[in-house]
Amino acid sequence: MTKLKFFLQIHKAIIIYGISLALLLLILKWLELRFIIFDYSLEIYIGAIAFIFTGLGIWLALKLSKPKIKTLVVEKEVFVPRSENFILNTSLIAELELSKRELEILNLMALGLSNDEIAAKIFVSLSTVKTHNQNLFVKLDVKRRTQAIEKAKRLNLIP
Amino acid sequence: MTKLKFFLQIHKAIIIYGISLALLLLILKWLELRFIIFDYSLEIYIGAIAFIFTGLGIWLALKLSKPKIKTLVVEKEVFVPRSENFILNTSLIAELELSKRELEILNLMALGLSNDEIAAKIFVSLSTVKTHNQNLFVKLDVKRRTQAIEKAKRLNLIP
DNA sequence: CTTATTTTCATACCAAAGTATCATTTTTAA
DNA sequence: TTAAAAATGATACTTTGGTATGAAAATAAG
Repeated sequence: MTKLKFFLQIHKAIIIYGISLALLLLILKWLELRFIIFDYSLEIYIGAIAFIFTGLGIWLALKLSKPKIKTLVVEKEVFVPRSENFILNTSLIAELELSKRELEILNLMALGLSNDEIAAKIFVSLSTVKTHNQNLFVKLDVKRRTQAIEKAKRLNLIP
Repeated sequence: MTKLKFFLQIHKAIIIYGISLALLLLILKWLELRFIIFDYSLEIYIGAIAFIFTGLGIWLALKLSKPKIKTLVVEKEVFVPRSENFILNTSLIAELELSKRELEILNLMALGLSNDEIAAKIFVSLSTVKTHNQNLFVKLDVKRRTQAIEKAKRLNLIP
């Protein structure tokens, strides 16, 4: 049942075309029998058929042709953050004696987190974060977190 | 000269169709003259013509129909190292309605300057800087200067 | 020339950041 | 295992940052 339905749906155009063709031939036969056909010259008769079937062909082609997919590649500039070509300056980290925790906090700082948020994120107290900050600022020789971020980014200590 | 060439190129399919039609009629006429045609029944004759012109119609339709363009957008990531060749996102600046002064302050912020230092640098009062900051934070939808810096860098509003 | 926008500034207040100092607990490495 | 380094935490205090509100010049746009 469903298979037949599917077949009908797919080949609808072909079926209509077949029926049209049959109908046309029937009409022609009828006309022939009625001798009306002989009132016109063969050329006009052929021309009419040619015209009709050309139309049918065009219609068929338009119905059955699969859409020509034209792939339009749009190059969208995705500004890839530095993380891809970021090379951590490990030697400088060692030189400045930055600890793991300090570096971790530095990264979170650069993401715009407040001291409170950092404390919550790494499960330590606000005091601890502040202490790390102090040490960090001394080691980086800066006075503010914004300076620390700027310097750290510039020196490839953070992405 | 060029106009004729252009016309030919555009209507190539139509011209070929016309010529084909003329040729076919000529062949038919010739066949008719040779009395070969009467060897076959009219139905087969008509059927052949119908078949041929259907084919022509299909061919014509495929040639002339504009391709049903299905635009497939492929996002191609273009790597842009931000630090080296920074391209200011002017459209976004316009979209966010960031003023010159706000952008200027944003840049100084990112360099790690305090509000006092910014005020001194651009010869305005601390209050003014704070007001600019407020508007800036609202426009960027952030709560802190560090967040503003992070977002602005990410969106290429500042280097 | 008038209207809208930008820039400017002030005050008061609260929240967050930073400083200083001290102290305890882990980790790490000699 | 023991000293050094790193991580944690507290308290008290100062400075800076951020919010809210209001308003006056300066500049741009129509």
